[in-house]
Amino acid sequence: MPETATATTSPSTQDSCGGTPHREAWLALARAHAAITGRMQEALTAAGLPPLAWFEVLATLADAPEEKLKMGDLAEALVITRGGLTKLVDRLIKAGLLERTFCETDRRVSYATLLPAGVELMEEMRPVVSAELDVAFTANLSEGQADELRETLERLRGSACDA
Amino acid sequence: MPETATATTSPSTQDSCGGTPHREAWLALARAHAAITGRMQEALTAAGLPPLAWFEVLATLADAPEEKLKMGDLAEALVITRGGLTKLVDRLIKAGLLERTFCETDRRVSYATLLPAGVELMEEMRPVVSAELDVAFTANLSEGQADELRETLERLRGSACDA
DNA sequence: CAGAAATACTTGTACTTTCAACTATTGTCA
DNA sequence: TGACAATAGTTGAAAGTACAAGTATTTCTG
Repeated sequence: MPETATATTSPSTQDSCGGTPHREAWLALARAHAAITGRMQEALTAAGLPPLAWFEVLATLADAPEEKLKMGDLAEALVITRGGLTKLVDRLIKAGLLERTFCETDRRVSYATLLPAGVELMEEMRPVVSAELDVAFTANLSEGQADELRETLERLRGSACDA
Repeated sequence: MPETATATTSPSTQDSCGGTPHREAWLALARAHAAITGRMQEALTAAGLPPLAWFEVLATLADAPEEKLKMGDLAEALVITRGGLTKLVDRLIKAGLLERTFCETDRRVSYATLLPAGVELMEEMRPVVSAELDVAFTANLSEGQADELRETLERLRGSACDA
C-alpha cells in the first residue's frame, strides 16, 4: 500500500459539532474528491501507469474535435493554471504522447494535439480509471441519481465561476 | 485577478459526446471542487491571509477534543499523506499557531495542538471561507438539499475507502 | 497607421507535496 | 526474554504547481 491516507481505522468521523449542513456538504465534497482521486492514483501506480493528470489530459483531448485543443481551453477544462499546463504538456510531449501544433490565423495560440501513442496509452489507462469510477459511482448511484448529482454540482460550480 | 483558471470565456462546455452519466458526474465533482477551492484560495490571498490548507488544519483541530489530534488522525481527516502533514504542521508551528505535544503512554505518537494564536487566526479566516461557501452552497441549495448532497457524497467516499 | 492595451502562451523561481527510506517505539509469540 | 513484525512519525530527494514576470502577436483607438 503506497502511503495513501485512506480511512482504515476511522477514529470516529468526528463531525459531531462541525457546523451547518452547507459546511458539512462542503467537507463531504472535499473528502469524497480526495478519496476517489487517491484511489485512482493508487490503482494507476499499482498498474505501472502514469499519473491521473496525464489521463485527464489525454481523455480531454480525445473528446475534443480533431483531438486537439488550444492551451488556454485545455487549462480551463482541467481547471489548472496555464503556466502549470505548459509544463505538464511538455512532459507528455517528451513522452511522445502529444505534439504542439500552431494556428495559421493567430500565431499566438498553440494547440496540444494528441498523437497515436497518446490514444494508445489512454486506452490502456481508461479501464483502470473506469474500474475505480465504478467502485465509487456505479455501485452507489443509479443513472438518474448520477444525473441529479451532476446537475447539482454544475450549479455549485456555476455560481463559483460567474464571479 | 491572480491567474486562476475560472471559466470566463466558456468555449462550449464540450461534454457533447463525453460518456456515461457516472463519468460526467465524476467530472462535475472534480470541477466543482477545483472551482470552489480556487475561489477560496483567491479570496484568502486577496485578504492577505494564509492558504486554505492552514485553515483546514486549524478548523479540524478546533473541532477536536482538547483542540489536539494525533498526527496520523489529522492526516487522515485532511486526506493528505503523513509526510506532507509533518511539514505542513512544521510551518504552522514556525508561525506560532500550533505546538507539538507528546503522549505519555505511547511515545511514538505526537499531537498537533492548537495554540491561542491559532484560534485567533482561524476566527479571522473563517468569515472569508464562509463567504465563498455561501456563494457556492447557501445560494444554490436548501438545507435539505445540502444534507442530501452530503449523504450522497459520503456514500461515494465510503465505498472508495473500505477497499 | 502608430502606439497603447489586450491576449496567448512560456519561463524562472520559490514553494508544496509526494515517495521511499529511515528512526524510534510498541506489540507479538516462540 | 529476545527476535521479528507492526506502528507512528520524520526526513531527503524528486516531482509537481503556482505566481509573477517576460515574449510574441493581435486588437483597439486616436
